[in-house]
Amino acid sequence: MSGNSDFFSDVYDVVRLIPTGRVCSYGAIANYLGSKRSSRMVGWAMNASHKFDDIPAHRVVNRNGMLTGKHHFQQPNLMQELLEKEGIAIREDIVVDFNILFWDPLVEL
DNA sequence: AGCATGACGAACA
DNA sequence: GTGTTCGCCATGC
Repeated sequence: MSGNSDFFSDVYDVVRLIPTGRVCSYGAIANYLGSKRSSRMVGWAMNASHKFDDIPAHRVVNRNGMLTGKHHFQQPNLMQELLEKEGIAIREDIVVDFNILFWDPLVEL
């Protein structure tokens, strides 16, 4: 990997475009990039996003709105705090009104 | 080369 | 509506 693979860069690019107070899913990003079946690779890309400080990874959850990646943050509760700070309510590690706050790059972009 | 794992998702029972 | 299984694709052992 010479610096960044195009796939990773594309993932970060999309994540950066997620508006404040909105959330997106791994599958939606993968679908937007043309690889609907590569949602796991999106998660893998996010795992490497810790090296960058401009990736709002907390706005990416799974298709159920669950904060599956919370344990990968500096602090397990950081993800929830960041979301609540943006006005997003979290209950039992799940985004309340996920269907309303969901931001689909296929539609919005 | 084969097997296990993972920040997922869809299909199936 | 809940629990289980399979498919994807890259990484690590």
